[in-house]
Amino acid sequence: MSLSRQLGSSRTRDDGRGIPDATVARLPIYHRVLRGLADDGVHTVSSDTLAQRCGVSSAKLRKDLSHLGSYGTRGVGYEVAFLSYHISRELGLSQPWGVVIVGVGNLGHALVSYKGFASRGFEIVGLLDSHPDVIGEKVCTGGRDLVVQPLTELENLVKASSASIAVIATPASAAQKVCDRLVATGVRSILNFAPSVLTVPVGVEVRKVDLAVELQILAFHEQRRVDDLTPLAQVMQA
Amino acid sequence: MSLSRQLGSSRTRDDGRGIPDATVARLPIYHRVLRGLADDGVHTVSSDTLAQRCGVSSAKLRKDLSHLGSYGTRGVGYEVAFLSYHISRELGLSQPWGVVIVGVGNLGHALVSYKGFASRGFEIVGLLDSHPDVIGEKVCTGGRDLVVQPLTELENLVKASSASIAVIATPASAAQKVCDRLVATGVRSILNFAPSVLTVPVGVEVRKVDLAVELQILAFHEQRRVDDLTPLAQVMQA
DNA sequence: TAGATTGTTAATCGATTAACAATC
DNA sequence: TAGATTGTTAATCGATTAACAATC
Repeated sequence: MSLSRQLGSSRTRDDGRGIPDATVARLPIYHRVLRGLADDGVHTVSSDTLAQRCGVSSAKLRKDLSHLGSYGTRGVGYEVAFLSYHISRELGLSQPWGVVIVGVGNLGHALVSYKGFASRGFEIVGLLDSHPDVIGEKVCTGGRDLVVQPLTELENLVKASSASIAVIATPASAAQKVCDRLVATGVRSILNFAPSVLTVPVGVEVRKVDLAVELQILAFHEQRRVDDLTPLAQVMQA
Repeated sequence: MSLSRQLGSSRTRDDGRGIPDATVARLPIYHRVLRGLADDGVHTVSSDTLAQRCGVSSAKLRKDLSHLGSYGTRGVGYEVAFLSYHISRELGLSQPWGVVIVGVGNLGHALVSYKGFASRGFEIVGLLDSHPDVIGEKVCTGGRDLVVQPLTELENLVKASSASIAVIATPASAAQKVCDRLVATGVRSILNFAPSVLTVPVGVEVRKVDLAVELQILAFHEQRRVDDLTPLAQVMQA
């Protein structure tokens, strides 16, 4: 570590090895808030102010940013546009990524209509479903219109569009099979909305969004609160 | 710790203080998989098998479960129904929780149609929106039908239904204001789908689901992979 | 008893935090 | 120079992991 820092500092980036996962997970937040500041005409921001807007401590923010390089000015703060650019570069947002959505039910429709795709360099390049009622439907996305293709076209579509990210929004029963086909076709980044545990080979990155899990975590804390507010039962027991 | 374990072991639960956050976040997965096993008629399962189905290591699983108590049998494994019950009890799923959804756009509709609510003891007790086109719309949920109420009814509806969990599915611009009103009305568990950083008083639990963040994390790893596959540039540089 | 599997221990790893030296 | 704020250090905390004693 101290070694790799001594030689070849041609790159300001980290210490050659990775940026911590926890940091990567927060970079998109920093980026979004910085964009908001830029829109408001703010040119410079301190770690204190930025951290507050992002809902983290300033120590954490500075530590996170230190992994990317040294993009601030002591005594002054960070130049909004400059920092924003470097974060987006680090996240890989300076190049466009093609996204395929598999499963165009209620959730799939909601995803298609989501404005946040295009503004961050993501482009929906394909929609797939197996249900006859949905196949052929013309759906209006950020850019151009797309027609929902039959699921049998998965391989062709992924290859033709050279999509690199896939979103699985199918029922749980179909998720693993869809996942296998995506992986076989070369997709290595998958966002899974189906409530299933996907099995993938090493090297494939799966992220999962699970409404039921989130609600259950909230329920746990809610119950904890109720328990804490009713020490009566415990007192009476003793 | 060793002290609290010595006295009063009337409760098998943990050491009196909390279950680790990381563990709580995995309990819903264990629970879902256990339910699946029960449906398949499986009565007993080992930590090895269960862990594999949940996509975690068996060491992690056993450690997690050890925080709830000692519900397995050495040399045998876990009784599916028994363990499932204890997890659901721990998560607070043995009692029903009322959920209010604020914002009934594409995403809101997708949430309403989500089957996973009722099956886990969550009941949608109210829908709110500020858009005239949506207000008054009759929406079919798991149980009975609901009519979308105007946003002005937020306080009345939350109180009348005694909802304890709120889902914010509004645009970012409205999220903080909605959140403030929810908190003022007594809601302390919020699931936020809006891409904003919500500010809440201590004691209020906010969980955030952010599509853009998930995609950007995937993009980061995707780019990393591309970089790693092109060491050409680095070789040529040297 | 022999084989299997849990629950727990102790070591390791990664993330957070507070404090401060460096420096604008 | 004086005030402000970064980038880094070192301590702390929490989570993961492997190994194994306890025990069915």
